[in-house]
Amino acid sequence: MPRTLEFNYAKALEQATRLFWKLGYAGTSLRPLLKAMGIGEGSFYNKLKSMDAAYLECLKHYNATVGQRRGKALFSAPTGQAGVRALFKEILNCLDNPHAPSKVCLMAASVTGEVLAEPRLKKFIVQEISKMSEAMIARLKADQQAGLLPPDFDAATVVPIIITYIQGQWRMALISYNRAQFEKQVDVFLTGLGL
Amino acid sequence: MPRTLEFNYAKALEQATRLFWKLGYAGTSLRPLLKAMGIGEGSFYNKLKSMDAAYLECLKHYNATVGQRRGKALFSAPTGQAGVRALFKEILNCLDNPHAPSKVCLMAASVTGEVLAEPRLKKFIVQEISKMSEAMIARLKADQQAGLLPPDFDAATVVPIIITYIQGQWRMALISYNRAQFEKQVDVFLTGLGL
DNA sequence: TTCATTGTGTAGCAGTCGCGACAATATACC
DNA sequence: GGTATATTGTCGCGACTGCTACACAATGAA
Repeated sequence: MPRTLEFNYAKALEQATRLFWKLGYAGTSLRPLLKAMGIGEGSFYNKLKSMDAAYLECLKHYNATVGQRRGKALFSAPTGQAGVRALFKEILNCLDNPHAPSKVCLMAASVTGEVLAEPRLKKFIVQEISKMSEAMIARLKADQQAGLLPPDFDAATVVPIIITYIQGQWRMALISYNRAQFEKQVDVFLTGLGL
Repeated sequence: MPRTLEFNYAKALEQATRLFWKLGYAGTSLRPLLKAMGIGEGSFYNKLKSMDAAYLECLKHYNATVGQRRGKALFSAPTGQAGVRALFKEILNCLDNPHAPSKVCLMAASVTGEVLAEPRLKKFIVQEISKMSEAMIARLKADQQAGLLPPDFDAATVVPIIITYIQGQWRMALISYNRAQFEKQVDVFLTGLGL
C-alpha cells in the first residue's frame, strides 16, 4: 500500500557510519550527515526518527561489519590464547588501514560522557562490551580446562585487563602509532598475563 | 596605567576547568561557560582570546593541580616500582572522589579526534604525556641500575604499556567502576609486567 | 586635570543547530 | 480509476553557536 523507499538505505547507513566515525558523535551535525547520506530531512526523520537513533543504527551497522571481523578473529583461532593474539592482530590491521575514517574504533570512540549520557546508547555499548568480554572469558576457561593454561589462571580478572588495554590502545594510536612498537608492547603485555 | 582586572581570574579559571571537565571540550558552549566563570563576553575575550585558548589554560590549570598530585605520587615513593603503584592508587582515589566533575581525567578525556584536531592543544597533550612517560622510564631504569629490577627489564617498552592501560582505565570507569576489582586488575597487570 | 590604556557590559552579527509542518508525489490494494 | 498510505523535498521555526564592535568605566602617569 505505501510508497517504496527511494534511496538505498544500506548505502546511506554506511555513509552515515563513516561520517560519525570520522567526526564523532558530538562533532557530527545534521546537515553534513544528510549530505553524506544523499537524502533530505524528510527521508531522514521518516526512517531514522532522530540523530540519537541514527547513531545507534550506525553502531549496530559497525558491529555487524567491522566488529564481526574481530569476533571471528577471536573465535576461529584454534585456541582462546591464539584467538586473543589474533584479535590484537586484527586491531593492528584496523590501525594500519589508511581508508578508515578514523583510527579509533567507532565503539571505543563512543566510550565518552556525551555518548554514554544517552541511556539507549549506553545500554547498547555496555551490552556489546560485556558480550565480547564474556565470550573471551569462556574461550580462555575452555583452554584452561583443556590443560592449555595453568589451573591458577584467572580469566575473569585477565579479560577485563585486556579489554581495558584495548581501550587504551585506540586512544594512544591517536597520539602516535607505530606498528612495530605496538606489536612489541602487545606481546610483552600478553606474555606478562600468561598468554 | 591600565584598569585592573575586576574578577578573580584564578577562581574563574577553576570554575571553567570544572565545567570543561564535566561537559567535555565539544560539549561546553560559551554562554554556560561564562555563567560558570561569573563574567561576561567582554572580560572573557579580553583575557582568554578564544574558547580553544581557554581550554588550553584549563588543561594547564588541571595539570598544575590534579596532575601534580600524580607526579608527586610517582616521585615521592622510595623506588620507581613503588612509585608506579602509588600512581595507580592516586588514580583510583580520583575515581572514588564523588566531588569530581567527571570520572575521567581531563587530560585523558582530551585524547579525542576533536581536541587533537587543534594543533596547539595536541602539542600540549602530547608533550605532557611524553613528559610523564619519560619520567617514569627514568625512575624504573634507576631501579634497574640499583639492582631492584632484573637486567632484562625493558622500561622503554613497559612504560608505554602502563600509559596505555591507564588511558583504558579512565574509559572503562565510565562504563562501570568497582574499586576492589580495579585494584585486583592493577595488581595482576603490574605483577605480570614484573613490577 | 588630562590623557592614554585597559577592563567590562551590551547588543548583535552571520551562521548553524535539530527538528517539524506541509504539500507534492509515488505506490498498492480495492 | 479511486483511494488510502507512505516517502520525498522545501521551507522555516526558535534557539543557540563563537565572536566582535562599541560605548563606557576605571586606572595610573604626566
